[in-house]
Amino acid sequence: MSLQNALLGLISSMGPVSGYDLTKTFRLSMAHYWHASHGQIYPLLEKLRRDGLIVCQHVRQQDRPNKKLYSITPKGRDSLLRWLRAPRAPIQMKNEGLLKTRFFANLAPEEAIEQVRSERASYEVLLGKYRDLERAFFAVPPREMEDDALYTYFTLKRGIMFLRDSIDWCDWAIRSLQQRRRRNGRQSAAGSRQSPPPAGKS
Amino acid sequence: MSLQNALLGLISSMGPVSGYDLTKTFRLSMAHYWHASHGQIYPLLEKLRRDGLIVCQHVRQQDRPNKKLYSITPKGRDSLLRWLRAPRAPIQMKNEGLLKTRFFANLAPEEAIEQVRSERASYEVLLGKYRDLERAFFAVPPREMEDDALYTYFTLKRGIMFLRDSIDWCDWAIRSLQQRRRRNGRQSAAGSRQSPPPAGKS
DNA sequence: TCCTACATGTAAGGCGTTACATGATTTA
DNA sequence: TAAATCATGTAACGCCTTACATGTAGGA
Repeated sequence: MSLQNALLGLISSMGPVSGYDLTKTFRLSMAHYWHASHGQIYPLLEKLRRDGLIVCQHVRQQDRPNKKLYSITPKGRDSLLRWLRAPRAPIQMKNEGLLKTRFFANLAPEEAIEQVRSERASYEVLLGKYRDLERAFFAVPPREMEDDALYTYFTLKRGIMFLRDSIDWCDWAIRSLQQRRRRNGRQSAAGSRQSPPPAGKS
Repeated sequence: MSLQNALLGLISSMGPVSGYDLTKTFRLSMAHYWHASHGQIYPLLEKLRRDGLIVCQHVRQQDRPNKKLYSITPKGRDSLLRWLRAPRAPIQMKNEGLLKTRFFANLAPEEAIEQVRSERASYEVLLGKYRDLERAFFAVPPREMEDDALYTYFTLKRGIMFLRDSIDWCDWAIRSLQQRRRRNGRQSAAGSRQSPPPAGKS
């Protein structure tokens, strides 16, 4: 249901758009809040078209495969609005990296540290891409953005916050584990300090 | 596949444990990184037992329904370890609240603000629960925790950070929208300032 | 020459939600 | 008396991933 609404929303925002470009959008700028593969997107677009929520125009191209461009219909917009106005469901998130962290007691501390480091690296990569997007966005200052761009910018900022915090958290976890290892090495739990977690209002 | 590993991890951490308690754990302390319903958990536990990854003991109770307690086997632990050591998949998250935000340009600004406010409220509720958990955790200072508790504490801290940031982000978004509305009311885009997004190293 | 980007599609199988089903005890 | 907690299970249906399938053009 949510993917259907995500597609309706993107189509309404991106104008006539191909399944290929929709797929890319999920990968490039929505990774911190939604994802979908083309194997799911193409059949669903066809279903939305059959249901009259979107319409399709065929575009012939030379030098490239032909493509289909989808646009939203009034019926599609109604459906999108109903979803946007619906009371919000309780948060249900999935983050496999954190899930693994929960069970790192099953690994040697060195292995756990290595895993957290590798998680940190993957956040850095995505953060780099998001900062590039942000720079592109700032061709227009937020005050002069049209509504759709402003809300996109909101979600982008949330992604950047999230990734920055994830990196801070990884650093804190790594430091904690290293201190713990030193303590356990020295076999003394006395005078060592634990640094506070990042952004420590707690 | 990840739920299977989540169950193996929880069973290995919580000792002999019922499906009912596993279900509760997802709801109470893992909401920011995983979720599962009992309709999925009970059949999967039976499958894991058939596959020899866990074993089950039946416990008869008076005054309450009987229950089944599951424990991990060496084969189950092997499977868990393979997953923990496997290279990490690219992040794939789902957050319906942020997804809706992306499309709020379809609503009147007042409605959008109301939606963000309601999202903020749901984060507050969960944050309250997490802070309660944290207080319970602090019966033991982190330095003296055993490994499993320490990693659980790591994930709890990440949840608290996440919720705090989500709330900050909601507040920032609401302020931005209100300023914008005032500007558009006055029909002047000149001298108004945009406050920076929260924790603004950006 | 190999890889990536462009562009769309299908099929098998696994994952996941929701609702139905039961029933005792405790708390408001 | 109504609701929540404890406790487990199934069935229908829909969501989603992965791999297979095809083919051109341009860059390294």
